[in-house]
Amino acid sequence: MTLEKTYDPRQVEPDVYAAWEAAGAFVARPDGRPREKTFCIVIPPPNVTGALHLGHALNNTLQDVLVRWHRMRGFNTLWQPGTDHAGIATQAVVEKRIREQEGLTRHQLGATPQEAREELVRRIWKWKDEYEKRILSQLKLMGCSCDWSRNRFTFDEGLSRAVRHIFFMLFNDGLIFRGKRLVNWDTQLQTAVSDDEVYHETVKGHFYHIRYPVLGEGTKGQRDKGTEGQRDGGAEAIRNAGTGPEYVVIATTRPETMLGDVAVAVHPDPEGAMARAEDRLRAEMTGETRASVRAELQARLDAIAERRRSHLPLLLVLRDLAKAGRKLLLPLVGREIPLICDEWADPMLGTGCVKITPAHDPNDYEVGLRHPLPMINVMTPDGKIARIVETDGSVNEHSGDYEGLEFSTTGRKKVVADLEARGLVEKIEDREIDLAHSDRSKTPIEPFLSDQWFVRTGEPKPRGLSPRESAPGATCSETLDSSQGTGHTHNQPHTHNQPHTHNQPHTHNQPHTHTCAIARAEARGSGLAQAAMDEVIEGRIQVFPSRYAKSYLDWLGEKRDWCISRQLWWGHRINVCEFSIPPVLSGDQRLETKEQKVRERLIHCLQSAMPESGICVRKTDRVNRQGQYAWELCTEDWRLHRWFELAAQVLRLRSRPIPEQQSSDFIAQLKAARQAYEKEFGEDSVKLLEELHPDLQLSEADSDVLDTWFSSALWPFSTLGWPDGVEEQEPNFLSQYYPTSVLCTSRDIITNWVARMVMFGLYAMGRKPFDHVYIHPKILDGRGETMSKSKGNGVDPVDIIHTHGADALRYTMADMTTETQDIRMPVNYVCPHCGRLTDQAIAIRNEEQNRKSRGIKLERGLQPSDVQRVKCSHKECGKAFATPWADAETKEQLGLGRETSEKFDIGRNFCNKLWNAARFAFMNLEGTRYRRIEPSELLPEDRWILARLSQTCRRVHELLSQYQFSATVKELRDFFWDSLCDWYIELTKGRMSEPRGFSPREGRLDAYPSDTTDPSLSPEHHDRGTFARAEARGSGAVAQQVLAFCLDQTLRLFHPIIPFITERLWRQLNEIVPRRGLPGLAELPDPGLAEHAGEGLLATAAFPPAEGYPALEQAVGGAQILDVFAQLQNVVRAVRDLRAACKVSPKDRVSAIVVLSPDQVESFRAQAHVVQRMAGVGEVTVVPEGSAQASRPKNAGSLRAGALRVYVPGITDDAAERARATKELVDVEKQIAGKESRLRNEKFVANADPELVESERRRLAELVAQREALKEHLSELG
RNA sequence: GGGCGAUUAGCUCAGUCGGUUAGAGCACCUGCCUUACAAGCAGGGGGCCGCAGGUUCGAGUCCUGCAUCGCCCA
Repeated sequence: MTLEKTYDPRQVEPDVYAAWEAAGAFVARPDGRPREKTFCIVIPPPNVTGALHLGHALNNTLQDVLVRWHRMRGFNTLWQPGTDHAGIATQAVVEKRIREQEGLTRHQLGATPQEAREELVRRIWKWKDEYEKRILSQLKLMGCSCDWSRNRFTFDEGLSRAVRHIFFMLFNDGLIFRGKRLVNWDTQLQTAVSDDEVYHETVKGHFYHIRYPVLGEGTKGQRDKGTEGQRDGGAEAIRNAGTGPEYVVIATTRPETMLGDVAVAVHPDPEGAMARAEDRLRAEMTGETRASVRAELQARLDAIAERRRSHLPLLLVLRDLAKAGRKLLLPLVGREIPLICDEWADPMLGTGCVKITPAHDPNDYEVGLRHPLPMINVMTPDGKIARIVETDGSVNEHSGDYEGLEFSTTGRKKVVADLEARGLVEKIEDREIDLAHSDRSKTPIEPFLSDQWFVRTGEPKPRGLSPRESAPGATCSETLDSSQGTGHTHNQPHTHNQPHTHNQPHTHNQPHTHTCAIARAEARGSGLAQAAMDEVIEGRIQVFPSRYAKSYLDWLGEKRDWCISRQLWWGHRINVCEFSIPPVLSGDQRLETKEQKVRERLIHCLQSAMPESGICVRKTDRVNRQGQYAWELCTEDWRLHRWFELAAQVLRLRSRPIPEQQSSDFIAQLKAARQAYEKEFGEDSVKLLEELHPDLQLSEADSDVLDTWFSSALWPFSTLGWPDGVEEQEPNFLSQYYPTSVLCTSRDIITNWVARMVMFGLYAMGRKPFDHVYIHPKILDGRGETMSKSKGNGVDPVDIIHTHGADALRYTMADMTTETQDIRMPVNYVCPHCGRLTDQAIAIRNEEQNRKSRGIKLERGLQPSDVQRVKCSHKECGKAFATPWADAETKEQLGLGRETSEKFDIGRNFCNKLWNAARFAFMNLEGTRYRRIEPSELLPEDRWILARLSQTCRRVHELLSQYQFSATVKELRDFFWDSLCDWYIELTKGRMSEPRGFSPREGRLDAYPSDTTDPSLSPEHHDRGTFARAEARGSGAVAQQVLAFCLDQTLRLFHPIIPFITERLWRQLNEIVPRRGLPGLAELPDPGLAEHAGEGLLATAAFPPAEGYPALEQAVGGAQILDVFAQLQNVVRAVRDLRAACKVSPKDRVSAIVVLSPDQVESFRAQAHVVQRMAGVGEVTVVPEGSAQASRPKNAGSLRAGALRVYVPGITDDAAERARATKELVDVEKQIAGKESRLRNEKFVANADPELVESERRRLAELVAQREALKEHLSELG
């Protein structure tokens, strides 16, 4: 089997991957191996929105390097794969496609809302199947060694069960609550989106100055609703205002939100605020020397002074009015609102007064909480003006004028027009506005007050609710938060833990034990967030690079409650329903008792229907029209909503008036409802249902789903089988692999994901989810922008695999992964006409200029996806072609220019080098023996390469342990390319081919038994001044054995980075040299003996040891041989330099005279063949200094390498030699000057490390000698 | 506004404890189809280490300020 001259990954990769899979090389099995010998990574699940790009390629390459490395080290290794359902992102993509292709909204997908929802979800599943397949295939093409038999999806049944289970636990522990919050609302998708799904853009807008009339004293509570006078500003009110201002002018960029205003704020101490601002500026001024900065500071001071004159008097008056409790009349809606003092009103901005709209602005929301103010929502979920409900529950009668108008467009127009008509608009200025947009729908975000679910992270769970203490069976906790409204204030709920009296079977006893972490946090009076912080602070979780720990801690330190609800259809449905206790009981003396009785019956009935499930019930602070409190009911059973639906039907029928109940129609209906119920929930349960109070109101409270991060926060244990897996006999997947070893991810999800995994890991498992967090760089395009699908600058790794191969992709990725930098990856288009590359960044810049010159205005720069056609940048070609973002027609017409990057040439070139080095080795290794080699048989180059190898093994372990991927690659490359190829293999060529023209395949070894011990054959025996024949008998065999060993080790060391090519070459090496190693010095397991499953595969072979080969190193003279060889290399380089400078043809042999101290003469003779072979020298004469031969012959070039002097006779190009030597002299003199000045410095001599001073002196002496020699040489050259 | 990071050769980036003449790959120049590899080999040119101060015998490295760029959080 011969190898092709050029490595072709496409011929190799599919077979190799198939072999790994066939051997089950990646399959993990718990075997009880201890933690120190277990390694597990859970993949950060790629979302199924789209295919992977190079960012994922990097992420997964690095994981695979770690995984393969540990697998080869004999760890029980699991790389757990899977994908993420990515709620909003995936739903948005699928909805968009349906809109584009069918012109339908999601609501139009079915006759009923339920059907529409089911249809959308069905279509998203289809999309998921398609993209999951694509993603998994991408990962396999990259060579990822995941255990595919364990592939999971955050929305599959097992993981959904984990989600319901932890939700129930949290709910039961009082850590989940519902409340009104201001959220980022996407009016198109009609859902809340999280902060990280929002981006900001500056747009042109206006600053509207609006007058709000001041009401007179004593008008409090005398609102005369709806008179024209008040709507117009209240002439009467103004008269009543007496001496004060008639209006307060506020400035706003969003006038339509005024409908929801509940106050106007003025700063409590405007004068003080101004004075403080002045003080700050003056402080900056002192010490500032630059005139331009001083001028700017002065200008700002002047502005404040001006503002003092223009605004301060009025602000002081308003402040006093506010303190006196005066009110304003909100125009258009006629609401009376207070003037309040709050520091949010910046006296330096606008008019100094600010309208407060808590339901539609985050800052105002805070003000609203501080004072506290009512919150009036004036927007519908689809972004229209709502019917306005005042705080007393009445509908505002003027709101009809605006209801149904688009909130920020037509609504704004009408509001402004109406205000203008009433003379209440003072002025309108142009202004740039920072506007938040939804990343998912690209539409502006509206702050929106709505009911949401939260996980409490900042407080300990209520005392007495720990699962440890709760009785088995259903628990029933009443949680009644007496604080008004929002739940934001975190008033500790008054909680009673009342273990339910029914002793029901409960198959899922809480499997988790809340061990140390949560307990510690509780003891400190903190909560989930604090526990997660402590893991990092106290070093139980290590972050690499360590600086990223800060963003983790900073974010968790805010301990914000986590909003987990999303108003979507694609996600884990929140398993909570609501009911209220029948009104017949209200007012009853024994209300409490009866409430409890109804509740108990309900729970009993539910438990009969869902015997496998825990049930938790609690009272909320929400009251319905009849004055009943709503109760929330949470189970682990996914059929909860269905139960409510069916049970409610039965109850509804039974609560009908008696005459109706006697009709046959009614009886049939009731029978049908009962049957439907019984079919799903059983006979026993239907009997219990009969006993329920007929007026119990069951409502399906919530159609919300959970935030995707809620399920991905469980990933490290839900994928390992939690919660059911804990009950399996140990060792099981959870016991073997949790906590996992390292999480590899990019820094942008440290907060969203990493922090939440730690919180949930601690909560559910009682232990951290991973030991290490490794944060890798991000891939940026040629313009420094993050790669993303939406920008169109993401490159498909499969494209790179197609052009360069998977190993080239991986090698390059690992090579680029340094500790601190993001990776800049200039992207090119491949011209379909000439095959040359065009830089994407330049093409886009050209297109921008092109559009500008055509008078097209660009608000922002173009993105790659904005560009459909590009011209080849090579003049000879210059033809236009289509980009991957062009439509099909353009692609057809112009030809498609695929994306790639020249960066990957590095990896491709490397693989080709490795391929060819192995090819060369295979041609020379046939018949290699496995025998004990005496150290005396080893030539200097053998010793050197073996010492280098051992050193490399050690360094690779050190570097990989620290996640130093780039340094690892560099270390390995240096060993393989610079040492093994450029020196060792070059040097062995002679030994392999000689002696006497035997071809390697013709049994040379039989002719020259390699186990000879004849001392005359060892190189040391040669004492001739010239060393023309280093290749003694047996030397070739030694070289073979050493080379085979080095190749073996190289392949093992490189395998985690470039698995395909190394696996392929390994197979060949096993055929040609089945037994490798240096007996007694470096033993290797016989590859014929299976080390693992996957017999004979490199993927499961042993990785070279972390400590290298100490015995071998000692035998070859370790550090010393490295020094000796380095000197030798300097001699060779010097001669090569001289040959090149003097234009000596490569074919011409020259001779060399090496002059050195007498004690080194002998040892150098044993190395002289290195100079011969590597510098193209025919004859080397080694002479001691001071001997007759030590003077320079005529026409000889003169060189120095350390303490050695080398003469190369026969250099005839005097001019070239003079130029070369002069340059060398200048260089030497520069160094001498530096050393001399340093050594003249007494402080240096006194303070610096004595060893350093000594080495500087030694080096100076050498340099001076070199200078003298060069001067002499130059003077002789004339 | 707060935090983190970056700025080193034409390009992309290393540079760990402050210590020899600041390195690598790509690109460039010169010479080589040398018994594996031209995707290669040998040699070479190319640096105000962003700017300004400071600490130190000595600063790319430590400190302060500034400028520019990126990211995260508000």
